[in-house]
Amino acid sequence: MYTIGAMSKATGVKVPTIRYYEEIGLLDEPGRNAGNQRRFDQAGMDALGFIKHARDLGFSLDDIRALMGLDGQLGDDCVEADQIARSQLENVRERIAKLEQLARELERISHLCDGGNGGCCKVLTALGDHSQCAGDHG
Amino acid sequence: MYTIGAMSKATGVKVPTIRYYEEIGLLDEPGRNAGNQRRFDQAGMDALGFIKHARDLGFSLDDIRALMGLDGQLGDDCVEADQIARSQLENVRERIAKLEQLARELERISHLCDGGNGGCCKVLTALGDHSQCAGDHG
DNA sequence: TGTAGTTGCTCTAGCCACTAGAGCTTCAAG
DNA sequence: CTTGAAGCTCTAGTGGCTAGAGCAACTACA
Repeated sequence: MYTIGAMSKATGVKVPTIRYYEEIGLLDEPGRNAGNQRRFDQAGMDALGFIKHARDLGFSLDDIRALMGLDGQLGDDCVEADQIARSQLENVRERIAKLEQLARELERISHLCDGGNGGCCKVLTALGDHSQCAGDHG
Repeated sequence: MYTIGAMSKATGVKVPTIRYYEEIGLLDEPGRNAGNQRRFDQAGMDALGFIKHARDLGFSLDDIRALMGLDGQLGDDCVEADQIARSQLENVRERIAKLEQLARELERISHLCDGGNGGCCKVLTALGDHSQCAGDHG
């Protein structure tokens, strides 16, 4: 049996966040002790670990809900779980591509001010004038 | 003189978002016509274009507020504007690095299910077990 | 057994950057 | 003069938490 604090320490998920996950039905309500404090079992710990890992991988809580709903019925649903993971991968790759475009743009803008002083600064101008951009970010 | 709809069309910022920017003091309150409708001038249009471009580049509204506050006093403040831009670039690069780590992890997980069928699926297991991960994402 | 300090509880409100909807008024075209 | 689009204000909701108030319960030590 784990206290909420022990769960937090073990998984790295903050205490109010654990309560939040319970509130939105992502974590099953744990039992309580005589003093009304939560006492989690191993299943709760595993579930929270799963959620944490999936969150770190960028899955939304809705994705995670779907993934957890599939659990225990690994079979046909394998396909569904795999699809969620692949769509997340797609998503991440798109975000990387977009951010790389932005990085190039920001580099260009920063180079306009390489000296720093001297009244040469075009940073604000560059930000105000999209037509100077190389690619079509955003 | 531009209506809010014309501003929206010209910049790609949605009408309620323009009102929101005004509400939080990012955009100056425009004049109104006899019927209490907003009428923006060129300065308002330029400001909105600036905000849009900066938002697309990933700047927070607070960053933008700071950048706009510098406007008109390009000189020493050039340094400050440049710093904001560079720190944003740093930020973007960090996000890219993190996402690339995640993409690798998701690729690994997806490969576990390459066939799709056959009861071989380890996607959920992999998500539940961080110790299988190569790097330390998250 | 007492007490101090930590951890737990519930509840409300706030964060960012919008977005949606209700219910109304004003404008522009025909 | 009517119709339909566009405008107005206001409230509430989104995701994923985070912060704080004000209290109760647990734990370690004297």
